[in-house]
Amino acid sequence: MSTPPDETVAARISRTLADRIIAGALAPGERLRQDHIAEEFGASHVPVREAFRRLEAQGLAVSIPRRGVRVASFDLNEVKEVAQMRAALETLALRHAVPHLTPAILDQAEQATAFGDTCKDVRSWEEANRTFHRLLLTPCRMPRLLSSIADLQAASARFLFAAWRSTWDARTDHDHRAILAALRQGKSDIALATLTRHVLRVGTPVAAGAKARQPVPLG
Amino acid sequence: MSTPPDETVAARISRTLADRIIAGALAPGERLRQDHIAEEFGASHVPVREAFRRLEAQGLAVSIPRRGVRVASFDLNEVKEVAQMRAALETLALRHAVPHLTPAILDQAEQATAFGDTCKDVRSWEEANRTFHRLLLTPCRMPRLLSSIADLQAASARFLFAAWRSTWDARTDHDHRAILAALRQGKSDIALATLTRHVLRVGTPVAAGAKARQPVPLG
DNA sequence: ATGTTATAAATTATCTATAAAAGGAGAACC
DNA sequence: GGTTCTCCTTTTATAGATAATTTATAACAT
Repeated sequence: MSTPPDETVAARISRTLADRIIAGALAPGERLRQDHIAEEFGASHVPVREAFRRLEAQGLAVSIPRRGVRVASFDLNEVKEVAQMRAALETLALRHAVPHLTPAILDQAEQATAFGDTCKDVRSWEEANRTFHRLLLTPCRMPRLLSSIADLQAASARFLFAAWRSTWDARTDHDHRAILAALRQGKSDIALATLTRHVLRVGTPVAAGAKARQPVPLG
Repeated sequence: MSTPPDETVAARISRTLADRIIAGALAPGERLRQDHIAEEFGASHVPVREAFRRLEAQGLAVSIPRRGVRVASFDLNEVKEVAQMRAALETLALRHAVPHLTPAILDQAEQATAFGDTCKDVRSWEEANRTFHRLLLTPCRMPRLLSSIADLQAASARFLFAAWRSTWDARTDHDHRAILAALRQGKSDIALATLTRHVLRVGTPVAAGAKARQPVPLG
């Protein structure tokens, strides 16, 4: 007997399409044709429609009634908007997580940062980065907040991949280390302020000489 | 020829069910059976399933694969969580809206507050309250932020209706007036701080002697 | 000749109807 | 008393029908 998946096919389609949109395999504005997608997944168009509704709610697709659904496009304004929302919500989450943070968690976060510094491609760097944030924020025990943050992080990752499609230099995360240091010293207000600045650093050009004009990764 | 509605039937079903859940006509934990709902709306179950996905994303329903979908239940922790998220996001929105606020908008907000003070039932008071917040926040021009806030306000309204099902005293919104006064004097930092306190005042008993132990409306 | 409107065809989204798979309830059985 | 089997309910998915929109083509006017 084949293991019956705990996941519905609509959920699988939704997840796969989300990954493609975030990775940039599906370009902004591109049409999502339900029959084609249904055929690709060996399903009919009904679960595909359900997947569309979810992508719509995540802000990854836009649907115009009777005219189909397209991959959501984004401009610099939306990048900034998402960054501001992340800053507001992640500081809230961290504030509530602080009392539940253990040295073990901070060590794991440190490892994630160290691993990220060794990454040669954007994709794996982003994963390490996401792990860092997840480790610090999850202990806040606010499921709805964490779910919203996850959606915003997905949008951030999309922008990140779009900006760094080809070029990528390994970078050291000074912000991450500053946040960890502040938390270890019990200076949570400094950690919160650093996290805010860290997340807001989006779409802004790199400061000094080196590789100016290039967007900075989305913390 | 009947006017073809701009709205899809899935959207209509979703909106109607959301209204019922918020109003408390559908109790927390109650099962949502797609065939029954489909029959009621004179539709088939496919658009009903799409509506479910949207309610799920809004946090108004929870779906367990192969075991159906139920109205989301909530406890005091979630009430507080939503309040904190609202406080974080509404202050962000107001901060960006301030430069675009006009005296005309503030007057409209004042009228909405005055109208709310005359309301005899929770339902219409909540609508006036929502109008107040919408007027002040919409000019921030951050669509994604506003959409998130709208979802959180819906959740807030649900808690409000659940708490004040029967009893309701007309109340005057001192917070609203304080916010408007601060905005008129250009003291936006005071307006922001007041808005935060205002929104956080959720599920907390009324302070002084009068009607203690009763929850306070969700600003 | 160019641009515009009208009409026809094809493509696509949306919904209904129907079939299949899974879960839950209750009776029969060990 | 607990387990298993069967039936019924409900969710899930498929196939087909309907409606709307876009694209293409042709006629007409400028």
